[in-house]
Amino acid sequence: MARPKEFNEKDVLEKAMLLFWQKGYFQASIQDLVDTMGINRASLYGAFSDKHNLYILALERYRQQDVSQLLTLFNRNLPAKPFFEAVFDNVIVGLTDDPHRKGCFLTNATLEMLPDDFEVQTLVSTNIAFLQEIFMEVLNNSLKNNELNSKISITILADFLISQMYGLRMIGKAQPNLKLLNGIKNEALSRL
Amino acid sequence: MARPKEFNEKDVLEKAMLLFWQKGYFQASIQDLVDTMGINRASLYGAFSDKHNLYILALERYRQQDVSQLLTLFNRNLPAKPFFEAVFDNVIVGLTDDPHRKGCFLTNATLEMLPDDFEVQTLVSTNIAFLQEIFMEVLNNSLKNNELNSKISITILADFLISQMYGLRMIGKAQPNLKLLNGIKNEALSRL
DNA sequence: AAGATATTAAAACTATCGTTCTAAAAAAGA
DNA sequence: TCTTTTTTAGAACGATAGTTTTAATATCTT
Repeated sequence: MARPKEFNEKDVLEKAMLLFWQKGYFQASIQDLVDTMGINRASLYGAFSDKHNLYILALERYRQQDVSQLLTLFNRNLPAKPFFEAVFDNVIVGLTDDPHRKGCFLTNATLEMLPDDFEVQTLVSTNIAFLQEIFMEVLNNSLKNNELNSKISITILADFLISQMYGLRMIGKAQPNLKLLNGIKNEALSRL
Repeated sequence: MARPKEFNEKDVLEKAMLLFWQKGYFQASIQDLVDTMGINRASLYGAFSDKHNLYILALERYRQQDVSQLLTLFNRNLPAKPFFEAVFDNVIVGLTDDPHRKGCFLTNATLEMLPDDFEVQTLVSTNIAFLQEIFMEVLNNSLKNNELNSKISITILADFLISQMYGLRMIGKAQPNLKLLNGIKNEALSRL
């Protein structure tokens, strides 16, 4: 057998993820990645093929973390209102607590790479479909228990909440102001 | 006096604007700009100093057009609900009717350039403040005439509507689906 | 028509891009 | 210990980035 890798693949992918998240695809150069990940250029290409493939892997990793965070919250079986309050609070904290103001990696990727990048398109669409599923499940459960004010279509309400989440992220990138974002959150949740 | 320019500065700026809008700042190269604008490299630098300055001018031009469109609508003195319906419809048409799926240039610029680019930050903040002003004016007028359902703070309602607008733009970039976007719009406007 | 001026096209500049290659070093199994 | 394999560091690749320069051209005023 041969010499083993000196680096842990997940560790360096995590570092690449943070860099792409902060700088975006085109502003993050291979040199930046080599420096940040702490591995050799050849090792980078050996392990991750090329820059774009590394980017997709990093974005997938980000999404996985996002998904598992949401699933943890979902498994607490909260009624709709506290559930969405917690979801939005997570978003707001992410936006206001980060000195780098990275925002949401998936949102950044959507605006930077679409409509040209097919793989990013797939990832983003999958993510939205997943959010829709979770949100509708929560809303339907609350509907059954008569915890819901609204008589609106659950589907549309779920879409609305997703849209509102992205709106918050957008405003939060431009003006990461806690009071502003909380006001928007409360107004959005007043419909539940 | 000397030889006059062979190109109209506003015409070529418009072309640069469309290119930056479609490709973003980093993906649009000087060569792309030269080809699209139909002028020489030297002329480009002579007239617009450098790439970043050209980008800012293009973004400002885009904002101007956005602003004047909104002001036209504002001057019709509509009640809040039809006013915002028209605003949102404009956004949705822009998203679903464009084969290039450019989205909103200001939104693209926000996610691509912030928080590093001070001039873009200023432009974006100015734009949000402007929207806030217009939206609040409309809401206050409707409040006076008792055309408004809600007793919520006008300020927060305005922020909410701005956020919702950006949410639509984000979703529309990912999934430019008319039915989906109209559903979100209706849900967002249901409180007015 | 002559001179002044700012245009134009295109080459040239340095820097960096993403990627590949070369060669030495290191670690495992035989 | 020797072979095999895969690491490593770093040079090298061609292409393109943004910008500047060179030199010729075209238009205006006098």
